[in-house]
Amino acid sequence: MGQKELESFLKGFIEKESLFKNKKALQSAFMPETIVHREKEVKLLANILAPSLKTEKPSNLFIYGKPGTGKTLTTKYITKNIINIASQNNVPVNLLFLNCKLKKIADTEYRIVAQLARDLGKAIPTTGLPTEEVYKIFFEAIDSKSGIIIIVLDEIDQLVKKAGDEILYNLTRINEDLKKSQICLIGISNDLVFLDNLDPRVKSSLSEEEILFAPYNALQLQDILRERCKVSFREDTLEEGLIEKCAAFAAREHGDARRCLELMRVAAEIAERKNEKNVKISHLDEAEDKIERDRIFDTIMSLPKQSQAVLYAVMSFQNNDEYVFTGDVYSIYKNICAKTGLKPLTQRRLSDIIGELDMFGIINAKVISKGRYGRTKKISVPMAEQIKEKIKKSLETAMEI
DNA sequence: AGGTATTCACATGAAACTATTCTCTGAGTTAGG
DNA sequence: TAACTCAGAGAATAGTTTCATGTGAATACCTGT
Repeated sequence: MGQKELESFLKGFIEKESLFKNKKALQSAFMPETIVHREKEVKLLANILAPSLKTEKPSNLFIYGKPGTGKTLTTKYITKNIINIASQNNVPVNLLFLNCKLKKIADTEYRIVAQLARDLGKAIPTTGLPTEEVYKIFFEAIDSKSGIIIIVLDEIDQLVKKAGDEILYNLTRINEDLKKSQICLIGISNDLVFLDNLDPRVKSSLSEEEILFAPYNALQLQDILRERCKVSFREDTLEEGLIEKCAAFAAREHGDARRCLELMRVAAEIAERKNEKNVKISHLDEAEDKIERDRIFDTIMSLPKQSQAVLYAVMSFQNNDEYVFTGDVYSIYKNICAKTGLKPLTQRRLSDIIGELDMFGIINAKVISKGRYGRTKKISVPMAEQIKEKIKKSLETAMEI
């Protein structure tokens, strides 16, 4: 592209009418005015949390449901409203919202408590203090406040998986020692059986109330999507039946609303890039492809080097044959290691890595018996040749071959 | 022909080892009294 | 003297290796016809 051409393209880009009016409405962090199809849950939640407005401690609450069912959104919505009302009426209610999945911020006991204390305005060093000390600071911070403190722990299952349930036990017990204030705990989890693996004491106190968020069905997804699209697109940008199709796609995959919105957004982006005036159903298909491709690409690129090397080995053998066996992969893998200076792992480990790649859905690995010639895994890569080449190239640069 | 035994090439498990990350302790430092 | 920092000890954890055992069916080897 020459200088002139580029200039006119960029100028055109500014002048061009975008399909989007407000792209944010299709992003997962967006907070809509009203929450569609969660009336029952909203009401229930409001009922449970309302006592905080009278400075009475609400029951601890455990919320669970599959991803993309509006758990976080609904909770944020309610708590935000409660805080608003509370401040209007001068009722002391505090909110601490913590997503436990954020690495380096909230995935160990120390970090959680430290982060909570920081949210209350205390300065805590990242390391150096005994955990107990941090608890003490946190406790003092709380005790200096009065009224109700609502603590929301999002993706609480991740936390317990990494750091155990001791924190939860301590947090539920802390109320006994507080004089002026009370803590109300809300745990949000994607994992439906999470509660069962919990210490019974924690379990009973955390789940004084439970709310299950069921997946949306296709019709509900349509409504949600329609609502958001109204905000985010100009009129008449969507082809007839597009919303229905998009909802149907997502409903097929466990009714995940986040997916549904993403699908629509990506489809529209594709349409826009193609300079089309409407988003068409064909764009949806492309979007589904693209999302899946991106997902695979992302997982591959965030894999550890060893796994990448194994994957590369699998893919290099793929050229002529449909499938490879573990032994073949291992010998190629060792060559690759020699070339890149990577320390080769044992075949035992390689076998596990192949299993992991299979779990991720990047490759297919099936155990078969070749009779007299042993037992092994039959490995294939279910990808279009083009994409495979692209991934191979990226892996080569990533591993500096 | 039909049945049994063998054998291959890994799979799968468990325990031991290692490197890394966290947490905690005590020494040293700083600042205020 | 109390509070704060920070390096290093010790504990927890994740990633691997080592050792041991298991596995499904194509083939080799019988056995009796």
